[in-house]
Amino acid sequence: MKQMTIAGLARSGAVGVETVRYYQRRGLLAEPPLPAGGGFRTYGDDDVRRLRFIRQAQGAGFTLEQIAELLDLDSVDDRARARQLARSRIAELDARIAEMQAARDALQRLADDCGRGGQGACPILSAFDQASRSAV
Amino acid sequence: MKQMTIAGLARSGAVGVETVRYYQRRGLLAEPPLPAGGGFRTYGDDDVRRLRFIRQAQGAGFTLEQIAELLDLDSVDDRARARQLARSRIAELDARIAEMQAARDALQRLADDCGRGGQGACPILSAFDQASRSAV
DNA sequence: CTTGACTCCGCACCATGGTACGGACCCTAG
DNA sequence: CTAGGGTCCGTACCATGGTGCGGAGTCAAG
Repeated sequence: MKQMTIAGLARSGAVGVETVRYYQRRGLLAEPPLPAGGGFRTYGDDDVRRLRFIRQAQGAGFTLEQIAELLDLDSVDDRARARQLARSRIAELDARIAEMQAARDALQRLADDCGRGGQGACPILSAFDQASRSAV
Repeated sequence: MKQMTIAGLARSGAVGVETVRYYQRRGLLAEPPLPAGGGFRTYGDDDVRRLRFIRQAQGAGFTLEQIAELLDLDSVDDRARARQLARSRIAELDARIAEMQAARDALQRLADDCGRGGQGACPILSAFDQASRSAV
């Protein structure tokens, strides 16, 4: 549990100091009180974990508002609500993953088609047309 | 090939008229010339396909700038460049899909853990800790 | 005990992806 | 031929997720 100052926290989450401060303003990270006799705020492992969680969730496509909600789950003891929220996020993720898979497949098809001889343009629009026909 | 006016195009892509105009400003959609003798611009199936493509690609997490680049592939005849671009987008998508899968699994674990008896908070942070340990 | 790096704080600014608004024009139905 | 709804165009505004900046205070090494 080594203590650090805001720059250390930022480094440990691979973000800028300003970003940490922004998350604090948004209520995603706590802003510890200034030490009584003057000095700087200090942060510990909990803050590091929380910051890393935020970045992971963001990478997974959650908005900061949704992340705030998820973080609340950690401290709230309404398990039913937590489960429900988790499930709705899972459904959301499943939908986006499916979309991205379809796009991936379309691009793959495009790369393949562009590979097989022929001249002229690569038919990206038709590659995606196929994707929507098979997906929907 | 039925012609339509901008509102029809917008409807066919489930976006607002202003959004179509925004895509035109961004160069993602063409702005057909005004008819010589006065009147309104008309749009056809090509525009509809293009607009739908934009929405699909956006759903797959591409930025409008990347989408513009993808659309260029359709008309450009540099097949090598097209293939390369497609492949780099595929790699990008694979990474984001993996991230989203990890988040999905973490949320699933959370929902499960919250389900199995016990009281108190749901350990969402530790659910994600596990995700990063197994993923990295 | 000075110098340089870092903190604290507020406020301004930025990019992305739209959304809204107002006035002029056009087109069609009644 | 007039009323309504849609188009056209520029410009302004919005939310999200940051990024930068200036000035004052603080801390640690030399």
